[in-house]
Order: sequence, then C-alpha cells, then structure tokens
Amino acid sequence: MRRGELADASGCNIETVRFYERAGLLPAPPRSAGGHRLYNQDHLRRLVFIRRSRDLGFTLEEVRGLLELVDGGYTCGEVQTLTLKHLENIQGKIADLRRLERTLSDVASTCAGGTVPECPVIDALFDKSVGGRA
Amino acid sequence: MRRGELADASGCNIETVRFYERAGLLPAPPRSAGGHRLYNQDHLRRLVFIRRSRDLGFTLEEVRGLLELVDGGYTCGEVQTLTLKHLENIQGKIADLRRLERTLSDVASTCAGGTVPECPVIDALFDKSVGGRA
DNA sequence: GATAGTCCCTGTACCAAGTACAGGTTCAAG
DNA sequence: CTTGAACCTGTACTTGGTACAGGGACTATC
Repeated sequence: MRRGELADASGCNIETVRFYERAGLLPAPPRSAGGHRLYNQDHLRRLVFIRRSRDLGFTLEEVRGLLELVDGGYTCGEVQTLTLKHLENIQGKIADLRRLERTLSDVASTCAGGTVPECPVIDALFDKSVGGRA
Repeated sequence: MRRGELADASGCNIETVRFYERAGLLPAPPRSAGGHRLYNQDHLRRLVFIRRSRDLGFTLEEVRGLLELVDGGYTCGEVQTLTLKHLENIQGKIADLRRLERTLSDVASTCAGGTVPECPVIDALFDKSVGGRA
C-alpha cells in the first residue's frame, strides 16, 4: 500500500500519515527502490488505532502512552486507568464550558438588543467582574 | 505605567501584552527616551477588555471584532448578535464533548480492569467502530 | 522508448494564542 | 557610579495537523 491508499483506508489525511511517522507514532515503513513508502496491514491497523484514539479525544501524548502499552504488553487495569483519567479530563472540560456558558448567557441576558448605541455587555467587559476563568 | 505594571494590573502575562500589540489589538504606546513602553489608563482598560473577552471564550478574531465595534460605534443589537453567536459556539462544543464523554464512558464500561493481559478498550480501538468524531 | 498524468518525495511555512528565552539596553535606587 | 531589576528585540517552542513548492517515481498508453 502506498501512502495515499493508507490514508484513504484509515480515514486520515495523507499528510497526517507522514506527520505521525515523524512524531514516532507510526513506524517508518520499508521503501520502494525509488523511495516510496510501502505499507502493510499492520500499519493500517495501527493508524486506525491512532485515529480512533484521537476521535475519542486522547492527545497524541496519550496515544503514545496507549501504543507503548500495546507494544510492550499491558493489563486491562492499566488501560482502564488511562481511560478513566481521560474521561475525567473530558468531564472537567465540560464543567468548564458549562460555567462559561452560564456566565456568557447571564451577560447576554442583560442586553436588550436594538439600535441603542450602548450595551451592557460591552460595559461588563470593560468595567465589571465577569466571572472566573476556565 | 510600564509593561510589567500593566501586565500585573490587567492579569495578563507580560509577554502577552507585547503579543497583543503585535496582533494589533492593543495600540502601540508612546516610548520613553530609552525605548520603554509607557502605558496609561486607556491601555489598561482596553487590555482588561481583551482579557475578559478571552476569559469568556471569544477568539482573538472575535475580540478584534468587538474592539472594532467599540472603536467605531455600535448598537446593542450588534453586540448581542456576536454574543449569542459565540454562545451557540460554546453550546456546540459542550454538545460535542458530551457525545464524546458518552462514547468514552461506554467504552470504559466494557473494561473490567485487573491484571488480565487483554482489554476490550484496546480491542475497540483496533477493531471496532467507536462512534463519530467531534 | 517516449510521454503524460498521477502519485509521491523532501523540506518548509502556516494556523491559534500565547510562552519562553538569549543577548543586550535602560531605569531607578543607593 | 554601580548594581540589579525591569525592559528591549527577535526568535523558537507548543499542539495537531494542513498546505505548498519544486522535484522525482510509477504506470499506462502510444
């Protein structure tokens, strides 16, 4: 398989394949006489693993950790630990965004709209406390 | 006020002040004979505006838009439009993350933990469909 | 065997939104 | 006048890719 085929088969962008190779997530494949990368099913499997992990919101660093487990042997418990930790991260982000949403809709609700050349939202951004940060 | 004082007073990092100047969000202040930036209360007000907008999750591009309104005159309705649009963005992100959380906790729940050298989470990442992307 | 068209090669630059640092200068206090 | 802190500039780094320029390889057709 060449790079374009691998990309299509995995759902990755063709440039991303090279990027993952440079990042050390995907092993450098053998090359043709002319220097073209030649992939096999193992590469595809691994690339799909990476893409799915990314779809689940794991960072590349976390994916690297998962791949190390995969390569070096792992227990279900180790994987569970990483997964639950990541889940907590996601939940933390959701909580942050909900606070933000709350603050923002509070601010927005002070605003009556219309063609008045002043706005409490702008005033709040300039002058008032606007709630904590994410 | 010098740059460090402005940074402290606004809650920004000192480097960020320079970054916002380069980005065209904060006007270049007058300089001392030796080239040091000298800020006034208007700069502080504007920087606080930027920081608070950022805290509310507006991108720098959106902050730029808000500042253009501030500088050029605006109606409450215009501000409201931007604010509500941004609120929708945030809500969209929350929805994405909640789908992700759901998928992730579904995957995590298949996993029993312990010292077994295999894990359904890993299997899912390699072999199964794992749900849509954010 | 030539040629066209597609794919691939490398290196590099770009995005957001800053942060950090090196190497040199200025300011303010003592 | 000296010291030390704060400042100056330019540049590199981060994350997770994407995009492009300028060239080479592969494949099919004539």
